[in-house]
Amino acid sequence: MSKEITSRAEDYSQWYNDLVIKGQLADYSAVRGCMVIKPYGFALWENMRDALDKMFKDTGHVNAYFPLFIPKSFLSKEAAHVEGFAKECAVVTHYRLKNDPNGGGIIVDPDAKLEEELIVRPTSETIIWNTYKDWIQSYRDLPLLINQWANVVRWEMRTRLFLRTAEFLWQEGHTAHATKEEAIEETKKMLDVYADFVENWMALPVIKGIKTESERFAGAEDTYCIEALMQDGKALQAGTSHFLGQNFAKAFDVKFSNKENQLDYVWATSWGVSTRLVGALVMAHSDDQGLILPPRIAPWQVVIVPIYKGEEQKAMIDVKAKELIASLKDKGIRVKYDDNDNARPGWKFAEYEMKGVPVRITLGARDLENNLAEIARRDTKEKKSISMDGLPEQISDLLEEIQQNMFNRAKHYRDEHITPADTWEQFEKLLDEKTGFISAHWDGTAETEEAIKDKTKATIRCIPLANKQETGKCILSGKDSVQRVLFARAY
RNA sequence: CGGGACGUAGCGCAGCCCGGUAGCGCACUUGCAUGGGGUGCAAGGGGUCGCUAGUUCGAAUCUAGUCGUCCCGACCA
Repeated sequence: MSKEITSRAEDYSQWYNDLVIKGQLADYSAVRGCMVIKPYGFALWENMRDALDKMFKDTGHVNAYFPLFIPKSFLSKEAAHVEGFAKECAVVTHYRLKNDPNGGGIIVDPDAKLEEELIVRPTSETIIWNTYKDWIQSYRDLPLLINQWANVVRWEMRTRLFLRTAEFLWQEGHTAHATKEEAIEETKKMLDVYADFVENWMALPVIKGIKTESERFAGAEDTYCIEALMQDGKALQAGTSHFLGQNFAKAFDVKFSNKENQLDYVWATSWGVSTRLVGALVMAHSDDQGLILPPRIAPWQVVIVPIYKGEEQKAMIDVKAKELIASLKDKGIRVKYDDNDNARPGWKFAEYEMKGVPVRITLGARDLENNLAEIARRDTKEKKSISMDGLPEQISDLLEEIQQNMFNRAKHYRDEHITPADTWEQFEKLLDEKTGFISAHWDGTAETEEAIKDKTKATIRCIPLANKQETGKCILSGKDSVQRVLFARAY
């Protein structure tokens, strides 16, 4: 059939692309490196966004919006920051087009050159801190807890749907605090919010940790992260939260008067997750038949497929289906009734499996006679007929069970793929054959980290929070080490 | 930016080597049957073969250039 999916075993990358395209999440666009997020994919993102947005509000944050364009001079105010992003910035140089006098269509008007070029934001620290300077005078103005939902552009060489596109959607939180301790607390709090969201809504277990210097966000003192494991054994950074110290406050001269009326620079954090999470979701849970979406964020939690011969049966099933839909909606369940007569039931079964709808209810004339409905769950592919009495309650429970099962399954896989290595031979063998996270000693130097990356393509994903302190010898250099860190090949 | 592959109907592809005015599957339209795992039969509609130039009586096919996309690397969330 036209909708066949490449199997994971055959070609994992192609499998992923097939799921995104054939599951109707997104499409390639006419613009290199940019994708179109289709309605089904966007509905998924909206559910994720809404859940996160509520969590941000519940922790005292408010939303605002800052400009897409950033004056070039702003970006260069923080040295490490500009160095981190300079290589991948889109630059606006002109503000007008005109008809080509030589008849070549539309051209950029050379007379409309901007005095100062504008950078399309790769992230908004600079424009935001330039603004905060005017908003903050006193400790009474702090903390400032602002988030924005926005698009950003990073001109990537190589792109992949959702995982790495030139333009992507995200949220970026930017907070200002009176003390270092409070800023660090905020950084960790938001990391907890991310972990909570990804684990409880996306059913994807994560490891909370801190990045090494070379993996740290450009301009940060410390970068905290949550790392998830995909089914091919590669790690994926699912979210980051940065303690920015006073770096941006100093670069943009943001000072406040404390209670003792002394001037000091404010302390900052920033944190973000992006549409990349959609990619993580796809790669972590799905199978060779298509997507498997966790109920809490699935656009449709239940699909009802009627099976009938002729208008008479259809009318009877419609009546029963409408009752069922009403009672499911009463329970807050997102349900779709697919009574489209152009597609056969078998086609619909395959289609909704492709799209990862957690539960399918099949309703036929035979079922009606026996007061039954056939329910099929996407995560285990189990099918059974159950009584229509009390069905909404059972569906509600089933959705919760699926959510749990998906998390447990992913966690089991993840836990099975954290393996200690004590020799270099073992380290390389595990990376190639078992994959996943390798827990190994590291001497703490960027040189060794780089050397390991060159040899194996594996990077240090993070130093887990509350990591066990344990003396040992570095896996590569053999020098003294005080703790194990997590290595993996990563997206 | 290096390596590989590909641009022919909405999608997936064949045709190209050996030049003669385009075909298959899916999708679409109409009808009938069918309907509990990607339905069957019949009849239809749709393409300046990525673009530009050249060779030729004649180019999807040969030559040169150009644009674009995907895959694998280096870089990155």
